[in-house]
Amino acid sequence: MQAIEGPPGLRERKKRRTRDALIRSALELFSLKGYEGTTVDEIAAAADVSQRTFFRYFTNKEEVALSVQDMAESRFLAAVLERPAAESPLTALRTAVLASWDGIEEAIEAVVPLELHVRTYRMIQETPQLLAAHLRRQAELEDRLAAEIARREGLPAQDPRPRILVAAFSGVMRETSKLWADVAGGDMAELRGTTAAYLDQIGPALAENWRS
Amino acid sequence: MQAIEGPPGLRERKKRRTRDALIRSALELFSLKGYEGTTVDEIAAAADVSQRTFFRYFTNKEEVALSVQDMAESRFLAAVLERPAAESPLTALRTAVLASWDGIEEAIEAVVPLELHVRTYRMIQETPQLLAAHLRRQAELEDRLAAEIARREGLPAQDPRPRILVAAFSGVMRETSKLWADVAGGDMAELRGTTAAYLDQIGPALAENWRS
DNA sequence: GAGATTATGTCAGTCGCTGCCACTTGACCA
DNA sequence: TGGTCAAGTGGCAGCGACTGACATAATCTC
Repeated sequence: MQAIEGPPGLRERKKRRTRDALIRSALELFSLKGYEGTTVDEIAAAADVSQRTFFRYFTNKEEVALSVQDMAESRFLAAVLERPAAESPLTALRTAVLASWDGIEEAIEAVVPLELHVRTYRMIQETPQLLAAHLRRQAELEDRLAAEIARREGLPAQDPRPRILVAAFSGVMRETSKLWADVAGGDMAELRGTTAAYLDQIGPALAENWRS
Repeated sequence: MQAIEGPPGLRERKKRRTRDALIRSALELFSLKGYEGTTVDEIAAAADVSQRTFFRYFTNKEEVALSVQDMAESRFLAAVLERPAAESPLTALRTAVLASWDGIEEAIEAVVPLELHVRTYRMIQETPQLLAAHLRRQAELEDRLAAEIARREGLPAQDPRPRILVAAFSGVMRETSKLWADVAGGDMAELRGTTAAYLDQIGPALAENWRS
């Protein structure tokens, strides 16, 4: 049972610390010896827990590598859900990404150094297994986004337009994220700029008003 | 050394037979006991080879599950490369998919029963690991498509428009493929219809003429 | 502080996958 | 035609990811 949110007790705080320690150890080892070159045993040892415990916090090795990225995506989804229904779908998505980036650096730094996260992001793109897992999560996110947009616009589930829009939007996001990690070296201001510029390229092209 | 294509000798024919047998055995077992419920040992045994040999034909268990799907994608890519440069990007993609579907049922039947392929496709969507691998391959395909379109249109590599277009196009393809497997039960005529209809939804919306 | 919960460690075992080496089989040529 | 070379195959040993079962230790609750 869960009381409606008390101050977290010792147990919860300890769990959080262990989890963060596992993430930090994992990302550091990954960036040092590569993803495949790092064993779960090593990660667990570095965080001072048993291998079995690692698998109680993360269902598999991929998950720990994607955990920070995951947080960023949760923020984005949450931001989308908060957008007023009056905004057009594309505007809502655009505003939501930008909003979800406010204070994200601090949120990341609370777990791992920002630079480590950037290196991890690059590693994800280069490691087939991780890229695959990452794309699957993205696809799940796209599903939820499309469903939310269909809901907002009052469209039946079969209407393909939300999915097409979300696909185009996600395509932009994937590109700009890659540029952010590879070219910009993790600079958020530059990411905002590139994203806005790239989104402007679909804006006019996809801006059919579905309601008129 | 490879002579420029002689008639395949006994050795080649035997390899082909083994490979096809492995695919058939694998897909049948998958559809019977599920992907994770099937071991590579079982697949190898069913095809009458050793486990070691299985891994000489497929780098991993995923690959055999995606092998037929892979063939379809190769056909599509080849069809795109054959499109005349005069066609607009979206038209080229559209014509290429439809063209790549001519005779595809026969090509599939040469390896496995069509119905088994449809069931496999459904399984891919439902099995996280397979979906992930599938999406990664799709992403690779998208990269190549975008590069080809950029080349055709004489655009610099940074221009995001080819990628956005390809992302939207692929979004449509993913949707219609799912419908094909789930709703249409593998009927190609229906797939063509749905695809055309869905593509019409982005056609006008994305039909900026990049050259004018 | 006793007793119920929950987190952790240990251990044994399965499965995917790889390197290594010995053996067989089809290809090619004198 | 027979012999040599290259390529395909099997068996085995071993690593690493992951899981179930059980015992132990740490918090929580009253």
